[in-house]
Amino acid sequence: MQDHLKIPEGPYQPQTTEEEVTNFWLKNKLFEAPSAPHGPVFSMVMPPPNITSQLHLGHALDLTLPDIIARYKRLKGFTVCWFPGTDQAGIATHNVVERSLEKEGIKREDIGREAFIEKVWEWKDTCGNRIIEQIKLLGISADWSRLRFTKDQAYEHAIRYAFSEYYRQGLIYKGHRIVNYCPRCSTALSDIEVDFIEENSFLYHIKYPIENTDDFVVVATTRPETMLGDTAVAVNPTDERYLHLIGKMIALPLTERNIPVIGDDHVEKDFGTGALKITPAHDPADYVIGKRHELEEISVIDHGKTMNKEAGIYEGLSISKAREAIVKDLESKGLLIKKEPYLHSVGHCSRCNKTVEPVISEQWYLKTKDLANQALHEVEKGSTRFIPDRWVKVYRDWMENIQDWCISRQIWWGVQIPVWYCECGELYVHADPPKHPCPQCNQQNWVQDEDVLDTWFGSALWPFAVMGWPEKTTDLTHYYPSSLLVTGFDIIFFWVARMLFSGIHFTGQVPFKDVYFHGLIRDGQGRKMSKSLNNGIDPAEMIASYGSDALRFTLSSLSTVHGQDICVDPVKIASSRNFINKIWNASRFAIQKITSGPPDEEIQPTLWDLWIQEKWNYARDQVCSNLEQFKFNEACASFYNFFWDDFCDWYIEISKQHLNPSVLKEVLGKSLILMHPFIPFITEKLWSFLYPDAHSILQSTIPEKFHIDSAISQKACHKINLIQSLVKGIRHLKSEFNLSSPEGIAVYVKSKDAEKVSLYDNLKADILFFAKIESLFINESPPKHAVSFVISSDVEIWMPLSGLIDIDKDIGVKEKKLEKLSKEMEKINKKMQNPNFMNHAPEEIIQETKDQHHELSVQMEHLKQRIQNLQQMKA
RNA sequence: GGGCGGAUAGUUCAGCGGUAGAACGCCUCGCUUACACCGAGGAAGUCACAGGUUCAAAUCCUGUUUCGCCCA
Repeated sequence: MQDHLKIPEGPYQPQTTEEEVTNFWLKNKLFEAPSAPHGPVFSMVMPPPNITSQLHLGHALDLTLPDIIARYKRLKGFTVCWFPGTDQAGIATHNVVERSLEKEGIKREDIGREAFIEKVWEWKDTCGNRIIEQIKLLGISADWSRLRFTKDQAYEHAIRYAFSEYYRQGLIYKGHRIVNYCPRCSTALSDIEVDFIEENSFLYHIKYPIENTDDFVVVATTRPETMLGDTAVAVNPTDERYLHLIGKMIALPLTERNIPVIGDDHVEKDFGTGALKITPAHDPADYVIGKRHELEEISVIDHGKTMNKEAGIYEGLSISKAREAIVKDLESKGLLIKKEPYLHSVGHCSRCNKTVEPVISEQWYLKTKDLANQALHEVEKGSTRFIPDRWVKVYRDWMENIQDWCISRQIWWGVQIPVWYCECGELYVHADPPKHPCPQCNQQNWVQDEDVLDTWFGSALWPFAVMGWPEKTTDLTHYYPSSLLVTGFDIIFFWVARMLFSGIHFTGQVPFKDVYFHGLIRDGQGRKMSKSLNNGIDPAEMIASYGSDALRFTLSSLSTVHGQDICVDPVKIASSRNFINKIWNASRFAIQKITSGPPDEEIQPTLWDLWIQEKWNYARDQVCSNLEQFKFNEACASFYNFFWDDFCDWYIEISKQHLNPSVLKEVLGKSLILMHPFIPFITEKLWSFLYPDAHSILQSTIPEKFHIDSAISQKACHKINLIQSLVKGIRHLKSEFNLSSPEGIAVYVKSKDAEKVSLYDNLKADILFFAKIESLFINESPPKHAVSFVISSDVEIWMPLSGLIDIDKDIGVKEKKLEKLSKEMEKINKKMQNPNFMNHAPEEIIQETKDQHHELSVQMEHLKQRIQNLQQMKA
């Protein structure tokens, strides 16, 4: 990076720096991984964003967290390879393009399949690349030279290859059965693409006459229009009300058909009237009962939309119109007994939210039972670790109850199913189209299956298809299985589970070793972000106003190992921005000091120098160990506290008094590296100011700890603590009596501890500086006219006041303090009077308690004495 | 109906066996040789409730209330 030697005056402007730093990284290809790595390897695949999506906070989180890990691993000496990409996102993309065409008054049928797909590609070229550019704004250090799209030629080939392999192994078959169908998207869906939502509706009670009698049975249904397709009425065989009817025939109203009454255990006696109309072609539960009793399946609704010719006079009506008409007709025949309000859950298309219709149709299915079993086994034995591990249970439940996966979709955008049909009935299933004539009839008229594959079928191959599978590539050798996947728990079934079973099936290895599931993004009040609430936060906007580092710091400092949901509020991002600004200003000041200071000669380290090195050592361990455990929040807190509270408030301050340029420089540099994974832009920029001739901070390593004798550093820390509590005591007293300027303020400190006395004496100048007072008298008698403060059992201070002391106020303050101490004392007394505690608690704890007891009792004694003195003065 | 997660300072959340923490907000001071996107000080909590385990419980166990989410 270019080195302006002068750092611009604050406040820090992230926009220009971040753009400049991004360009620097990309131009120098610093995120690119070698094809032949040396040393330890760390690899990841990026959850590919949908090409139609714009960057939202979910992506930002999904990408920032693994980026932190990636950068950390690089600094730890790993060869990091992170495979980025985008996803074709079948129905979602299909819908978006369809809707944009509709705005122009064009239906996709008008232009045909090929032209429509052409339109989607246009969309991809304009919008699909936008998301990648937005991701780069976040500083995501993925290897952009390895960017993949799930409709790249090679990737499509991998998908077709997977299909043909599954087929060859007998795991894919074509089945004729009931399936969820979305009439709006006009395609079949898999079970998990249907969301069940409670809806207010009606339960219709309808009289079904028993053939040739006056008897009847009443059925209750929420969907009267499906009665035209009824092929039985089922009752529970133990239900005495209906026992006599089993085997009888019903004259199905509004039709010419007669249907039997059957007995089936699965009918709930308590539900509705206890008699269930059975429509195998339009209800999944009825379908199962129908199969059991070999009932006819009569479809009366086509494409989940319109009544067909089986519906007789209702043919051509929409579902709702047909319902109206049928209810009216039943009413006029006196067959409708009642219509009662009813709350039930209705399946909705997870993509377009329209009500789905169960329809019978022919679809392709993947047999999942064995695949799931194996994938479950691998997770249970720990080949892949879930963090947090409670998700294993959710995964297990799903894997154990998994149904065959409907993988065909009746849309145009996607990977067309690699099955070719010949007129003679011959099938050809292969990754590539047939080049040969039909082996049966020698014709060359192959026609490809019209359907496309469920987009998740292809996504399931992501961890190895991005590396070039099924070719035996060097990437696969070096980078598979990947080390870590970071994603949201909401796609554990859609994606994670399917990647696991596909990966194990095709590569014989789990696709990733760790999966960290983060929480979902919510707004400042913990509500889901939604268009209707208009509470969404646009990350691009946040980056524009606060900077990417601030956004990244916000997200990571809210991410716990438990993967709790994350409430994001612009206020929080602003507060992160303040921290970034603090780093900027402190660093600028420090760098100025370092470069303008005396030449780097051997300076005897002060207590402060030793102390800050020890503090840094501690922060380093904390950051690393927290990060290794996915405690992003704690890692952030570790360096935040170190940098702001220790480095800025004390060390930089004291460097104004006596400067140790080499320690200041080293601590700052090491801190920048430590913080770099979280806030990469500002740390890179400051690094270039601190070390103008050096390489990128990306090419550094996490620094070793300062080598200092631990006995010496412990002692230094202890001494600095003593100084700090003295300073804090003085500041407190000053503040309590509204004294601000140092002029004329003297403080008397008294202690019997010789070590402390000499420490205070030696660091007197530092104390004056930090406490902003004019003079400090050690173990001299304070004047009578002074306020006092107890710092610890053997340190007490007095501060003479020029004006009159507000004795009452002072007594008040002291009494309050005394009260606080008494409460603590009470607790400690209780403990110490408990013989069980004294007998059972560990030695250390008992000693600690005793020390506390001593400390408190002496402090209280001092306080009482001061209060007494004050009262005497008053009298 | 089954499962999972939450309930801690005004707010959003950490902490998950040894004296209650952060950020923001609030109150008092302060333009002191980087920073007002700042500095110094301060107020603020029966850790939802009830039992239990333990010398010791916000933390572990059981139950209750309540709010989310997932599955059926």
